Amino acid sequence: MLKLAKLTDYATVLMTVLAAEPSAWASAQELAERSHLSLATTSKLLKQLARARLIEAARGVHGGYRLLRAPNQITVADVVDAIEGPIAVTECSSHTGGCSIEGSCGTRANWRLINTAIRGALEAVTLAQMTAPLRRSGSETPLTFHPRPASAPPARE
Amino acid sequence: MLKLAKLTDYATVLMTVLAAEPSAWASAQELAERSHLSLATTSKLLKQLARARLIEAARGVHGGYRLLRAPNQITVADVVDAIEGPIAVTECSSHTGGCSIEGSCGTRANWRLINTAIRGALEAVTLAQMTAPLRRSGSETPLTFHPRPASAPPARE
DNA sequence: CAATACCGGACCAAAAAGGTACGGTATAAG
DNA sequence: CTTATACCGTACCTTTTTGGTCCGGTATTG
Ligand code: SF4
Ligand code: SF4
Repeated sequence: MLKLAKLTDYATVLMTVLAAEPSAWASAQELAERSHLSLATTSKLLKQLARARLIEAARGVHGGYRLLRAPNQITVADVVDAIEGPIAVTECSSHTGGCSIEGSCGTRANWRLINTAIRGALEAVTLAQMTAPLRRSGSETPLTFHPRPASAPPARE
Repeated sequence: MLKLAKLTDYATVLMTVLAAEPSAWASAQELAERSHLSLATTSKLLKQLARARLIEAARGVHGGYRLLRAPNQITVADVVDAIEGPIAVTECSSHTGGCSIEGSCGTRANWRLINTAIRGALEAVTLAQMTAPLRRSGSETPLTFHPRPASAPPARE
């Protein structure tokens, strides 16, 4: 399915919680409470995020985790990459050899373009935007996409 | 992970094969050969596509399958919907109740927007474009996206 | 009636995801 | 130097999903 893993989703939640107070240390325990996730799961995710160098960890009594970049310098794509690796919509869009009909597939090249488009959508959203509630009154909407501009006159009937 | 099921991918391949000769009947056997997929798998997928009313089926001696709309009237999103249901990037973006922290989740609304953006990208691509090889020389490129236009100055460092 | 070809669903094996647990190590306070 | 805090790495298991196949049934044609 075209769905991200639940854990990846949770990771973005954790990141937004962290983004609420950048530059402050917060323990896994505390983050678990603030995100309403189990401590074990929280821990696991934070470790992965730290290994991907999106957050930094500090051990010891007053240790914890902290963002390594400003919230508007971290994109959702970064988080997805950190937890589940590079986005690959089709089997062949990352490593080759995973698909039996790879040799005679006419859609491969176009899927690759779609893949890039989707990645672009995720790269266009920063943590800062995710924390911000979406403003309902018109102006200055934090999240907007116009993903069908140039060519591609699709015309779904 | 943010990947579509391999079967969904195969379904798009089948659809492009069908789109090569719209309005001509082709049996599952023949389509299996032309797509280099097993007959069993091909059959299964064609049945699902027929149930979703993207193709029509005819039984009997000279039966088979055929597109029900013109190739430029069928989008990749249609195919995905047919095989794996409505696109739902997060657990909560389709039906509610699948996520334990749904009550206190601050990212839910924004994920919904991202979901819409991704769906938009898939709706922007028609079967006609998928069959067409991508032209490398500049003009009249069949597939192009500009997925970060209006707001959102992300600036990944 | 007989050959073709789709229909519906059951079935199964393999892989992936979700979630948990545990022993280890660094830090800082007293 | 001892102790409590808190992260680290990894292994483990359970459940769900996916990929793939098979079979008995039914419609159509000639
Ligand atoms: S080769 Fe074609 S069928 Fe195989 S994974 Fe790539 S796009 Fe999908
Ligand atoms: S409620 Fe939040 S964490 Fe749960 S599925 Fe929706 S976006 Fe993800």
